Amino acid sequence: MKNELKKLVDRILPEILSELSPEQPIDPKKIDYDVDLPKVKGHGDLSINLGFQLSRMLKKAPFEIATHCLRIIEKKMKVDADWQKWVKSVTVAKPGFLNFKLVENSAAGFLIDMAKADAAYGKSEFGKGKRVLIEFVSANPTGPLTIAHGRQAALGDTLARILNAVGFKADKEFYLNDAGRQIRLLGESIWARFCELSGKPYAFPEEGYKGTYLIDIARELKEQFGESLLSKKSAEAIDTARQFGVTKILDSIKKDLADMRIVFDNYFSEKSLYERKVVEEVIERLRAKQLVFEAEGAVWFRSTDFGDDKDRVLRKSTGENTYLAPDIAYHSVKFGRGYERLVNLWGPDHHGYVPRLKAACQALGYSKDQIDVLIVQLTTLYRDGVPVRMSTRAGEFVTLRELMDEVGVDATRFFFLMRKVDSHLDFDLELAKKQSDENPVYYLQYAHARISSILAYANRPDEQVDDLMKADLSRIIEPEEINLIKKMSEFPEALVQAATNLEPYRIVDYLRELAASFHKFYALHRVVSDDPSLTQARLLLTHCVRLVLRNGLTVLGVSAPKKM
RNA sequence: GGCCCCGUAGCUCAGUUGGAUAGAGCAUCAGCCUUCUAAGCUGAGGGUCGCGCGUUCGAAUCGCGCCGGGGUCACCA
Repeated sequence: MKNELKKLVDRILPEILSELSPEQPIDPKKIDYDVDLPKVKGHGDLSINLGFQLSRMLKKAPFEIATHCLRIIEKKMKVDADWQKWVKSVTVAKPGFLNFKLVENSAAGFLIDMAKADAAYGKSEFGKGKRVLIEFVSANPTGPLTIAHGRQAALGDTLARILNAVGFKADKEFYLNDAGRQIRLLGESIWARFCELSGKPYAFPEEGYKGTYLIDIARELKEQFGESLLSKKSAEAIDTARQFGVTKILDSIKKDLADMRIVFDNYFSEKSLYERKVVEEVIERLRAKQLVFEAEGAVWFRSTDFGDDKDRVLRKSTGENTYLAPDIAYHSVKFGRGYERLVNLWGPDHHGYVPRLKAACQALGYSKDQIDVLIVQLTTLYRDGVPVRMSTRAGEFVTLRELMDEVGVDATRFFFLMRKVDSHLDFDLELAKKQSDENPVYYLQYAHARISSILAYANRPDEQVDDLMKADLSRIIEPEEINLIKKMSEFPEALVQAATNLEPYRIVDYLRELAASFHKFYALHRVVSDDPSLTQARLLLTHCVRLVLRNGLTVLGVSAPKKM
């Protein structure tokens, strides 16, 4: 709808410009004006801010310019069929807006396009097939996923769905920290539990993992390998315990994710970076560029060359790598695999790490614009208005699994997506569970179920819409109906906005508005009536609303129930 | 102390990238079901957009300076 008006205005823009500034020609391409929905009711259907945009250039008051534009437009409207088809009247308002009232059912034609496109409605080629890699969760496989991982998981997965919907080729990747100290500790912890179960004395590692889930894993380990492990050398036994543990824990992580409707395209092993000597290679590449130096017995990366506030250690004086070294290698591999753009979702504790990584990517010859790091802020769970303490101590609410079990997958995903990524999220457990009007998830799902109920009442098989296409669109004239069509026509743009800003919550907001428009329509008008042609037109309308709701919910990974 | 995020209605948050009279939901109060789902709709009250200065025709939005809350500043991962 906005696009249609923009096209019409663009067509007469040169004329406007030459008339306003006859001696100094202005390039129409340089004029950047917006078509918007007026904020104030009674100002028509759409408005443009052309007057303001031109006022600076022409050094004239916005109102004066807008009035001038109006005269030209009115002249055009008398002779141009396209203008007549869309625009009913134009007015100039106070500071300098041009407000357009559209022909009542000019928009109804969109319904046909939507119904035809069906599940594809909303999709676009905006991303031009550009390959994007979204890396998220990336938890150490040392324990169950937490609430924090859950928010990242919901966001990362939904971002991938959004990007793919608008024509990017986005893949989801889980970086598996299966090397290093934490994993070693995991092996030792399991081994300690194993010894405990077997009555063999073994000191529990100081910073080991004390979670009770490791006792279960140790028990399984014992069932599978038996006491024979005890006779092996302890390094070998710990190695077995470690491998066994990682596999078990990773399986349960994958299970949690699958239950949350998330399947990763790839799990990338940190260990493989060492096995394939990529870490060495990358350090050498940086060294060749004079960006690596030795000091105090350690190997450093000169990240200050790229705006970091200090240089960073790649290899400690002990000979061990820091986390940064394999991370640079990993990102080099990501680019090497053909991704033009990388999106990482990290926790707030990593934000200081961003300049380091961007510096590294620039050092390797990539632009810092090719990598986006989204810092996913913390989530606080509330029960009865009181924050739920989250610590690893027994009995306290920590895992994603527990959350999903308590409130369900739909509410879990929805609540995680509801807020902007970089703001703290208050997750009200009672609210998420409530099957009532207070719960925002149900507001959307209810609209979908309501429409399904109407279509069922009208005896309509879901797939069959051919006869609806023949509906008499001139019957659609009510403001609530026009409003619905207007909203629906914005869906493709909402997806593009969400994709370019990497902000899934925009889709949540969009769908809430659409559902609200529908509920308002429903309260005032009947769909199925004894007027066959009106009924048919409104069935087409509601069919389309359901389709957009469903497409939107699909992008969020939330189910669209036909009955509630 | 440096850097990052936040500060908008009693609470939780939007504010379409600088536009018109700052909006939703919850909570409070008052209404609406003999007809397609009341998990819904309509209305009322509720605001110094943390404070100040600046840029602009125009600022919740941009800049600078304060105030307040949270996070982070390792040869940890």
